[in-house]
Amino acid sequence: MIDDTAARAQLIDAADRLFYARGVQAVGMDAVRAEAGVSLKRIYALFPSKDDLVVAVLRQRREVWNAGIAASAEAAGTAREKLLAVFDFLDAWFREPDFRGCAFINVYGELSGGSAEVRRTVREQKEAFGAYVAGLVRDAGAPESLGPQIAILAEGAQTTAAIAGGPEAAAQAKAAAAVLLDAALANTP
Amino acid sequence: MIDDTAARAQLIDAADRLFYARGVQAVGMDAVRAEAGVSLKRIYALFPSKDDLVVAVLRQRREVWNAGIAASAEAAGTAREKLLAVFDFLDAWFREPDFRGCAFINVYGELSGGSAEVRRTVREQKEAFGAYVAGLVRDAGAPESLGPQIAILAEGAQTTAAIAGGPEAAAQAKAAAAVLLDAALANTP
DNA sequence: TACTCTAGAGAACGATCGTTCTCATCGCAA
DNA sequence: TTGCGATGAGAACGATCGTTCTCTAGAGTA
Repeated sequence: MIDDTAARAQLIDAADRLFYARGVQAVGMDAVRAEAGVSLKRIYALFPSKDDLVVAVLRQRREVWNAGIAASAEAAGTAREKLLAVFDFLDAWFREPDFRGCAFINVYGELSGGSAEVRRTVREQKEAFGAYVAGLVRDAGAPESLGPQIAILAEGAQTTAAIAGGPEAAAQAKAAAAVLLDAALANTP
Repeated sequence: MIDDTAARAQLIDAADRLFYARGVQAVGMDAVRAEAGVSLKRIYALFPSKDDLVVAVLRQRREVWNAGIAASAEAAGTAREKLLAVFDFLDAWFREPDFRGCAFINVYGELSGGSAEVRRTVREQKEAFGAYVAGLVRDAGAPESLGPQIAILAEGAQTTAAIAGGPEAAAQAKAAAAVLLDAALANTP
C-alpha cells in the first residue's frame, strides 16, 4: 500500500488530467478512481467531497503555473523582457497538444453557480496573477495602470487560443504588450 | 395554445436565462419546462435534444450581441470612436446585475468535451467578432495586425470582469486599445 | 351527441452520478 | 496459528438526469 502523501499526489494528478480534458461534471469519481489507482474509500478519506478534490487540483495548477511563469521570467534579462516573457510562457503552453484553455476559467464557467470555495480559489489565482504582473510593471518603471492591461491581454490570449485552436494569440498579445509598455515608458521618463 | 414560433421563442429565452445563470449541465430539462411554460413533449418536438436547444440559445445570443455592438458603433462618430465603442458596449454589459461572463466561453469550457455542434457554434461567434473588429480596424486606417490585438483585449476584459466581479476591465481594455490604435496610426501615416 | 384527434401533465425508464456500505482479504502482533 | 484491525473491490443507495410514454381532458366536426 502507498502512503497518504503519494495517494494524494496520484489523485490530484489523475483528477487534473481528467477534469482538464473533459470538464469536471463530465468526469465521475469512478473514473478518477480508475485513473489514479486509488480506491473510492481512500479517495473519500483524503477528500471529503468532489468539490474538495476540485479545489486541490486548482491549488496544484496554481503552483505549477506560478513556477512556470517564474522560470520564464528568470530566463529573461531586463525588467522589460521579464514582463514580455509572460507571453513566451503562454506561447509554449498553447502549443502543448492537450492545451484546452485556462483551467481556472473553464472551471469557473462550469461551476460558478456551485461551490463557493471553487469560486474563491479561481478568483484568488487571478488576483495573484494580477499582483505578479503589477510587480513586473513596477520593476520596469511603468505606471501602475499598465498592470491590468497586460493581465487582460494574457487572459484574452488564453481564451482566444483555446477556442481558435492555435497558438497565434500569444505572439499577438506579446506584440500588443510591447507597444503598451513602450508607450507607457515614453510618457513616464 | 400558443403557436410553434412563440413556443420556440419562450423556450430559447427561458433556457438562455437558466443556462447562463447556472450553467448548462446544472439545469435540467424539467426546469426549462417550468421556466418556459412549455410541456416536455412540445420541447422535444421543437428541439430533438438538449444540445439542439443549447445551440439555439447560442445562436440567439449571437444575434443579440451583434445587434448591441452594432448599435454601440452606430452611436459613435469617427472610425476610431466606433472601434473604441466596442469597449463601451462591454462596460454597460459588465454592469448588468446578472452579468456572469461571456456565455460562449462558459459553454465552451463546460461542453467542449461534448457536442461538436456546440463547439462549432462558439468558434463561429468568436471568428465573426474577430472579422467585425478587423473591419473597424480597416476603416480606421490601421494595419491588419491590430485587429486580433483588439479582439484579445475584448476577450480578456470579459473573463476578467466575470471573475473579478467588477466592470473596471472594460475601461482598462479601452485605454489599452486607444494606445494601440494611436501607436498603429502613428506608424502608418 | 358521438367520435376523433391533439396536446399537456406528469409518471416512467434506463443511465449515471456522488457517496456510503459490505465483505472478503491481508499483514501482523501475541 | 489465531485473532484483529485495516484495506480494497465493488455492490448498493438515493438522487437526478435526458428522454419517452401513458393517460386524460378538451376542441373541432359531422
